[in-house]
Amino acid sequence: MAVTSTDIARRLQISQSTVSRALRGDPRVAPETRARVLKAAREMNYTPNLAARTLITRRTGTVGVVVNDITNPFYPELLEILHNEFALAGYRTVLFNERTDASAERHLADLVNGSAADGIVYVSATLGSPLPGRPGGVPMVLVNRYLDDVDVDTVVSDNRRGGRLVAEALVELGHRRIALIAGPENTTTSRDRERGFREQLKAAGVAFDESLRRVGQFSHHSGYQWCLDLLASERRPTAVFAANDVIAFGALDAARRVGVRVPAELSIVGFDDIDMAGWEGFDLTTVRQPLAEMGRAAANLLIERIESGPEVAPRRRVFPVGLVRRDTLAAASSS
Amino acid sequence: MAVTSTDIARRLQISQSTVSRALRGDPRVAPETRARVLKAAREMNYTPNLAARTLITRRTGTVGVVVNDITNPFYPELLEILHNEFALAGYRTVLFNERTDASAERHLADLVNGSAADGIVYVSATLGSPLPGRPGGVPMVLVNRYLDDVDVDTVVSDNRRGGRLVAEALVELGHRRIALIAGPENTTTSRDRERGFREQLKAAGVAFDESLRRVGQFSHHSGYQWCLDLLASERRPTAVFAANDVIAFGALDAARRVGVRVPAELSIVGFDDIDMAGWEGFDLTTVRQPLAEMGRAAANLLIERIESGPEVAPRRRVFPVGLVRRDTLAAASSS
DNA sequence: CGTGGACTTGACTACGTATGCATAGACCTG
DNA sequence: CAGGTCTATGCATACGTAGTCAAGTCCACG
Repeated sequence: MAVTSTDIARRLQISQSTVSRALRGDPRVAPETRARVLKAAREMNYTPNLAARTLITRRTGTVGVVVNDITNPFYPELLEILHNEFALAGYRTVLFNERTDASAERHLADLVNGSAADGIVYVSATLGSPLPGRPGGVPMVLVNRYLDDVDVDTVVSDNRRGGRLVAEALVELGHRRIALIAGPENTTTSRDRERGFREQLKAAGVAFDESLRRVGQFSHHSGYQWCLDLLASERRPTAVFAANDVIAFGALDAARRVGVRVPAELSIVGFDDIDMAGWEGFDLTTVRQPLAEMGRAAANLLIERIESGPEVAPRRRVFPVGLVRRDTLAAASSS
Repeated sequence: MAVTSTDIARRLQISQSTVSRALRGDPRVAPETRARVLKAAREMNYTPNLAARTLITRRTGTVGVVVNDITNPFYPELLEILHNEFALAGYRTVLFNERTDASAERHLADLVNGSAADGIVYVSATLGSPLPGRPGGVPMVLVNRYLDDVDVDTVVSDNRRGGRLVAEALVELGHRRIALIAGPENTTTSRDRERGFREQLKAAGVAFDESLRRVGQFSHHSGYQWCLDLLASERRPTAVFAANDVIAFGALDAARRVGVRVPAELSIVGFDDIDMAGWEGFDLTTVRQPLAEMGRAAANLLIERIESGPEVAPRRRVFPVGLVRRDTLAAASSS
């Protein structure tokens, strides 16, 4: 059915080796022969068999990208960048969605060991989640989150500093009762954002009211429910720091629902600065991380790791963040 | 480096054939031998080499999914369903993003011919876009959109009827000046939605004002800009039908921007009913298509096609749609 | 005690590509 | 013209798995 290099060889009355060399651009083949091979390959609509090539070269030209929940809009944005960057370098991208893939770790290990992928970008590593293989065993880079106990290439933004920026801005505007809607406790993103946030509050001499802390998923639903809850409480906060933008959207919607004006009565600050944060309907004040640069860095780190092997010591790159002031941030109401 | 079936055979002093048979569950191997093999495989952390397996079985266990623009939230929702369904059937999913992949068609053909994928789900086929290979050549199913001139398995919703439902609802509420913000002309989705919309307007005796028609991308930006434009025009519409939800969000944001109240002064109707349409901040009236069912159908169609080959005649499955009435739809203002 | 069948197992090969090694011819140099 | 170098090509093999065919063992039955 499919055309092989042997078919071309047979037609041109030459050996398969020569065909292979001609197609791969080996200089040890006569220019005229190369031309004939290329011509025949085009005419016969030849496509190299990737499985056979992989088997012998031990390279697949594919990388796996693991995300936590592809319907969370943060991931498609990052995925597109990664995907693009890898495509430029000649790698295909296989997607893994942890939420739907049963035992993703097992699958990932199989992929790399079974030579279906050359390396893995783990976007949503969770503290305590078993990683595929021992560190250093398979080329891997963590993006967005890191792991305390695993020494592996990592690309993150300065979440802690982001948290500080938020606290600083809120305190400066007179906020004292500030709620926090965190993400899952086992994510370094939420953990570090909260840590920085608390540090800066403390530095500013503002006590954090633990009764205003909520923990949930990185989802609209979580932000929505917890914000409704917070707004119904006795000591209603004047501001909410959401651990990411999607939570913030939920919080914003909750405020709308119960008629609390934003930012007049309630300030809301998110984290990530995904595209939607700039939409008129949200106009969310948030912490921006340089996603494109991070994606590029991750891709390059992984490619380098694939090509150089485990000799190079794992590196951790931390990218700067900045507060993007939009319309959900204002001075504390004097209630 | 990696453990092979031959390594296991060597250790157990048996042949590689027997190891292969034991691992694959061939009944012609003694129970005791099978147990020994499985035990050794586990201990040695054996993972079958997929490239080698693919080479001989001519099955890859992978399908490619092509989407137009992964950052458009419609696609992740569908992708998750497809991904999940294929995972259940034992297939991995490779993602293609047309916007970033240079010459996706070429890549796709290479994938299937080069045995890197068993089949393809083409989510965002565009009229006139060259498909990989001649139809019937590679297992393929189109989802969401179809092609006039290509006979291939297809899963779509009843877009035409959806358009009719929108026109019907708007006319019934007294709207006469209804704008249309369409998607790209070369998409059957936008085309059929518009067609149904026009048909029903005509049937209701309402003339469609061609000056209220706009065409753009399926993006927030397009909806935003065109809606600003429409609202600034002399004969401002009392309602807008957006070809999909993301356009509708843009339109909604534009109305907010210029202080036009929705739905009091302007009704907005979208299409797709993506998750976000139900968020408080949008609360969008829209046409729902049964995405989960469609995804499942597409996956099953493709799997069947992969396993049965081109003998089966291509089928087209059309799923029913329904109008979801939320808060952006109201009676026409008497301005 | 011989024969046939059921049951296990092993040797071997194919899949399509890449590449080390060998070879044949051309060309060059003294 | 002999010996060497260089160039272009072919031969053979490896990659790891699956499956074909043959063969060996064992037992039961006549």
